[in-house]
Amino acid sequence: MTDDIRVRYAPSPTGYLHIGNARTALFNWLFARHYNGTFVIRIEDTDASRNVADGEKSQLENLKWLGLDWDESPANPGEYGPYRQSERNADGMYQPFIDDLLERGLAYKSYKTSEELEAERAAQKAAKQAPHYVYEYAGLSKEEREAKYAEFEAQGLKPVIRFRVPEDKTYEWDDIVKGPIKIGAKEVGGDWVIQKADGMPTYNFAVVVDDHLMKISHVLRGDDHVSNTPKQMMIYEALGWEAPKFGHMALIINAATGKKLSKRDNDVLQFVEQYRELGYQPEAMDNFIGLLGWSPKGEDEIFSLEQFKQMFDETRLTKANAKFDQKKLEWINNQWMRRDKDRVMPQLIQELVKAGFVTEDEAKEKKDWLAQVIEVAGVDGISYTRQIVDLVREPFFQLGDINQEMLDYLTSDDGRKVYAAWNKAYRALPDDATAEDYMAAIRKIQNDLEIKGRNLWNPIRIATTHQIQGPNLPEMLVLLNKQTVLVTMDAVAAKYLN
RNA sequence: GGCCCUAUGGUCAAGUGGUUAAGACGUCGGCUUCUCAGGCCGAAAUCGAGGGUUCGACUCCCUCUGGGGCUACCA
Repeated sequence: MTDDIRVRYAPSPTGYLHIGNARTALFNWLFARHYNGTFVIRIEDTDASRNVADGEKSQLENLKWLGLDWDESPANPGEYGPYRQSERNADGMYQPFIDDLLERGLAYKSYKTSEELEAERAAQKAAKQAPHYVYEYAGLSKEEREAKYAEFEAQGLKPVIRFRVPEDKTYEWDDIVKGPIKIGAKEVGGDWVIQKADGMPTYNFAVVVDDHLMKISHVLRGDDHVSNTPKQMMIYEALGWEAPKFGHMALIINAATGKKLSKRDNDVLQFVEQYRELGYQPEAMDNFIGLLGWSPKGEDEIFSLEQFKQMFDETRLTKANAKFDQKKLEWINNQWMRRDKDRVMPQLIQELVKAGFVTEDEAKEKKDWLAQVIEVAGVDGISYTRQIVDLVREPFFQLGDINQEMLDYLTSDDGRKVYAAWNKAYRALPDDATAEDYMAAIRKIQNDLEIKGRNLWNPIRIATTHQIQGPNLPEMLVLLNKQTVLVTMDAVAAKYLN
């Protein structure tokens, strides 16, 4: 393939960037970049009632966050602007084609009300027929039809423009991912609307005009568009244009519902923004999304955007739907966090500021100590940065309660002996004792008292941290302030060991 | 209901007539001088079912079944 490849990502600004949208954007981007093509962003905002104020801005911001860039968009138009359909319509870019189809009798004005339409469909359903639009001017001459138009207009009715579907035809294409697909024109449900009563073109019409005018060469989109493809091909044919190559990617399925991931599903985090807030890394999102419905040749699983770009091969897109596996996303993010600790550490510290454990100033002053706390607490086990908060809370910023199980360890005969020995040993150690020093002290108690295992460790752990489990104790002790720990120990003794 | 797509383990998947049916997530078990985490090692699939074709089918064909999508003056 050569450099006249032009692909596009064409979102509706009806909400934030969804995992499914992000995947469509990612694969189009990969397609463009792999083949040195052009990546275009076009905003499909023909349904004013569904547009969300910050939708467009948020989508683009999140795309950027994912590391995707583009060559043409509303903000940096190429030579085929404008890049918003509402603006293209205002500029009258669709009307000439609609007039042309009207003129040639390939489209017509329809004045049926939505009530009539609904009744018609209901009747067809009741009769076990597929809902199907019935042409209302059958057998009428052009003049007779025009007379009808005038009649409806006189009643104050506003028309939609419907495309006259050539029902005897069959549309077929060689799908980039699915192979040959063939659909009869009579399956599209009859003459469909290309221009709404408010003058806006419908999606299936606008997309054809825009893709053609913008010289789009390949259209990679979701499976759910397969049934739109014959409609769009009819328009290409009627206007005498060559259609782009289509590729329909399998959908992402919500594992809980078994249905295609939808914005309304509340049981799964599915907006890129949400992951971003929890501290997922953009590389991890790309990595996960890039492996959802596509697979590389080898056995590796961790890839950067750059690697995906090099390896990209549209013939390796999978045909079957894929369930969204949050656990795998978490694992991938963990891998990316570990891969670039230096970059993630400031993010982790920020989480502690947000949690109110330290102020911004303290975060700066105690940067190294915080980094050690985070490391010792077990940063290697978390899935996203937000999780560090719960990991370090106790005992570094807050002590928990001592429960009955802990009390049992502490107040047993062994527990009392261990506490007494530890109390003495700990006080004797210098303030800058190392983990090895603490370990040696504990080992000495083990030998002296001949107590080992939980009965040895738990009383010490509980007396110093109020925890019965947690990270490596000697390493924690190094990071805890000795005076504070002494206060903790004295309080425990006073309350439980008298 | 109609049309279209699809089918390898709980999940993502490699595999294009002859393989010990990759790998990853998750799960389970073992080891890692206290626990948790992490790390290391290991375990688990008669390739949806039934018919063909073939010396031989996960791989090709048919039927069935399951799953998904679409069926708007939404995109």
